[in-house]
Amino acid sequence: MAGTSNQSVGRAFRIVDELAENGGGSVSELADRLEMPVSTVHDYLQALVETGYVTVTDKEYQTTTRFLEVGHRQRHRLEVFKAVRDELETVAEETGEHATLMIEEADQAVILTVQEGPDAINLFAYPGARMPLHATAPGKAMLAHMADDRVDELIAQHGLVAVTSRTITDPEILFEQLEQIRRQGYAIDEGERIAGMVCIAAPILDKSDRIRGAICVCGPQSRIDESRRNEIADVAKRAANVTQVNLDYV
Amino acid sequence: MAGTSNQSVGRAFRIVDELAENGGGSVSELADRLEMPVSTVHDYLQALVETGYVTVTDKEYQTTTRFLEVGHRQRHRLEVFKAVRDELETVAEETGEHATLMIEEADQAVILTVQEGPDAINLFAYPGARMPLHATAPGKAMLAHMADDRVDELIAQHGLVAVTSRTITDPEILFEQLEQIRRQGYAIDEGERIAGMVCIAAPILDKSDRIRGAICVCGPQSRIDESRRNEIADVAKRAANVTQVNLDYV
DNA sequence: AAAACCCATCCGAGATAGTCGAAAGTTTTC
DNA sequence: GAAAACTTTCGACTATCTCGGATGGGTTTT
Repeated sequence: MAGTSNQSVGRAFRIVDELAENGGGSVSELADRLEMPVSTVHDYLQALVETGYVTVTDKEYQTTTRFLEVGHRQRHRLEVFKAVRDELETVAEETGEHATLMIEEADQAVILTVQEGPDAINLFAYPGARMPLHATAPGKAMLAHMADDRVDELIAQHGLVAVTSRTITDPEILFEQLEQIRRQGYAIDEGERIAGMVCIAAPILDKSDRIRGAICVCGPQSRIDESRRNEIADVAKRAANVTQVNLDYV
Repeated sequence: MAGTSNQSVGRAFRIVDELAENGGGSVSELADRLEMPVSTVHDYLQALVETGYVTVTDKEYQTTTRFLEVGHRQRHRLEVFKAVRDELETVAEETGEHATLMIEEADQAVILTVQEGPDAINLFAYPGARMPLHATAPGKAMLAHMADDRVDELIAQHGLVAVTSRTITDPEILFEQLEQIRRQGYAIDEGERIAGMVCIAAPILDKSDRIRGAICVCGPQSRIDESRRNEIADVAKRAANVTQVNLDYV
């Protein structure tokens, strides 16, 4: 296999991942979790501290705000991000639910921005959160506007992993839904990623019909009943449309 | 000097820095800028892509949303961040200006959150943005609540670099101001970091009087005239106080 | 209060694996 | 359609990463 790439780089980021996941740790703790020799982990942590991406306070290693910085800079350069402007806020206000902007990256759906409704912090929704495309409304909205063979390829490569009991795992059903999404102009997910959650998402296309992202509204099933779905879908579609216009305008 | 630390880790992050700075690049472009052999840069980029922290599309390498994710996770674990809750929003609304939450990290002032007022995007204010402590109101507010010898040490180590023509470069004047800040309960900066900008900041202390951060309000000199300064300072002080209470409560 | 223990840090020899020149392959330019 | 520019592959050399073990500080146990 890959005998090529740089081992040190891989290990450094494995450590970063671990730090991010479990919120810091000590040398031996990390060595334990990563199953690496203590002295090796120590060496890496020292190197990471030198880069400024990790700090150590009282033998506790932590990631620094450098990640925030790099992340925000990247986000500011993304055209979709600039194009939504405050449409998301409007969506959150109008629906009273969480509104998120999502894009596709590395075959996954990723949250770029979260605009909170009246609710508290949602553990599952934060900038950078990733999830399978087929298990979310925004993911399906984006799939619906990719070439069919690209979708086939994705299925072949990653499969249709079940995230909850309601996740779509049958390619045939998925394709049916994609067809429907194209007709309706929006996608819906009922507990396919998080049990009890309903998400409604509208795709953002550019002038050459390339999919650029999706605007998604999420809330508990109890609050998003049949009667509100059309209304929410309309709000999302409108916001997606405005974004699209801004996008082409840039 | 440091003959120890891992060279590869350092180089990997130098490349990341470069990507973040100039918004991506090609192999040769980066090799040029970093003065590294093309093949070496190529190797690193490949390794970085494998980690998922960098992507390549059409020979353009870019940082990914992984940085956003790691950054946001870290931020969510910071107590000050949780403690401000929506005080910042209140501050922005009440003053009609930018409000930021800042902390000290690696001897610098770093923005954690930006709450925008009616204004557009401020190029200088984004989460993760770093600046010298002595050249900003929040920085001075934090310095005012550090031990004097810590401040001496900082000056010895980094000096009092001038960011604008109005930046404080004389230690004596700085110490005078710190004294005044402690008396007044807030710090002010008039064009010391950005010409034409006035910032007013209140320190956030925990129950053991350790400095944890600062709440800062910034706006153009023309809009923040003498008469409004007390009012703004009061708003910032109140928000800092509420934050402090939340902090001790956690 | 001594001993045992845990953990971070240092050290250095050995060998893996990073490095980079050069060549091959690919895309763009003129 | 040739040349230029750039990316990617290859491979040998050896720089440098690796990690067992020693060191020492700090804390808990007996």
